[in-house]
Amino acid sequence: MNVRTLCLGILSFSDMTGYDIRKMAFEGSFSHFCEASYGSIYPALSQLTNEELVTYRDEVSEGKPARKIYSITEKGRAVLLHILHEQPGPDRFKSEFLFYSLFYDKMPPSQFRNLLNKKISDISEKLEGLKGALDCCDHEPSHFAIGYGVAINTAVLDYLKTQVEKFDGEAETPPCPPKDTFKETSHERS
Amino acid sequence: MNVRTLCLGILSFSDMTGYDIRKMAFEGSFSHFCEASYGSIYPALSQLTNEELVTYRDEVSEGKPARKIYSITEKGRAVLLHILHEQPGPDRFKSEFLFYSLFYDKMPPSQFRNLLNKKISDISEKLEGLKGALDCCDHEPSHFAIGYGVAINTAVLDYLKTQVEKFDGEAETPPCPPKDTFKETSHERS
DNA sequence: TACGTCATGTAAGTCGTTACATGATTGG
DNA sequence: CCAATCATGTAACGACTTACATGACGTA
Repeated sequence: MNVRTLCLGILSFSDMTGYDIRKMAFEGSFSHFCEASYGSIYPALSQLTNEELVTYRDEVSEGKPARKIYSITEKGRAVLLHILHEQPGPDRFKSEFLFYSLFYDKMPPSQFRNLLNKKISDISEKLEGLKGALDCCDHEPSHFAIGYGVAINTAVLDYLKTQVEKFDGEAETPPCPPKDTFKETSHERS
Repeated sequence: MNVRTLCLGILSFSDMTGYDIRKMAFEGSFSHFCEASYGSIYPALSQLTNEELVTYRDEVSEGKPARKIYSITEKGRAVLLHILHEQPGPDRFKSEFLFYSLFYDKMPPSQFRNLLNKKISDISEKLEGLKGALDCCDHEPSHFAIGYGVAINTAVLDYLKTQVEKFDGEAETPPCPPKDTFKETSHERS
């Protein structure tokens, strides 16, 4: 799905700025199955505006940058519904990590173990995020989509944890301290 | 990872034509974590040849199209090893299906149930393929990578199967015969 | 004062897909 | 004979990313 459709979909939930859309598609609860950067979002929004699928109102408040708050139009909703009627394209999963793993027998053992550990902590972190989103989400369809992400990441984490044991036996485990390096959240809001 | 690196990696396992590489990256045991089409593979191979990371020999045998069989060079292996030393980029998962699912409450119930059923049969098929590859594979790293795919797809399948029940209760299930509709090998013509 | 966040946007460039062009062979 | 498979390649196009340009405000 292209960025135009993505914007249309996100705006169908609530009015938003381009900045906000990028956040949702990059860090928010959409981010586990899509991505978009400013360079694609802003042009997409202009185009959608030209086609009258969205409109915007300028908001100029004191002490804040001027912002354009986009809303989907009726026409936009109709187009979105129409798009949803087509068959969705196939899911795509791209993993540089898995590509690397094909050559683990050609790397020093510690190198691959580090990759595994890094992966495990990345997935753990992502999984925590998804689980958090799952709890504080009452929109059923989002629940479904986030649950899907939770299912995948849980499975991957389990798989990696069973696999890492196989490699831990092979030699000593020297350089893998990044475990709690990112976990620094002890002072959430002081 | 770009197509150049992908070709280099695949050729590190065995000599192959561009056609074969595309098959591996599209249908073979690489296809669950990468993709590449002719339009990117052939230019990549030319480029790699210019850089002397691969070479090819022409094979002109009776009754077959002429083909270029590519081999990785020593220099190519060195470059590959060097690339593997860098941190792999993050995995990316793109799902149009999940995007669609966010709007299931805005579709007719049968539409989403069809999507679910389609998804379930697609994943089942893919899972069978992966499991088959897992059994007849003695290369350990490939085993790891395929096992990863099996883990993901098993989890997704389980998730979808539990979810589909929730939607099955809501209305009767009329149009989902596409099981063997694609399998149509018989062509009745005059 | 300097950095981080909010906020919008453009231009250049990368990367890859789709569709096309070509042609031989095999099997039903 | 027709379709599928094997086989190579190019050109046009599309989609997105990166980096840049701009600027105001809050806070440490």
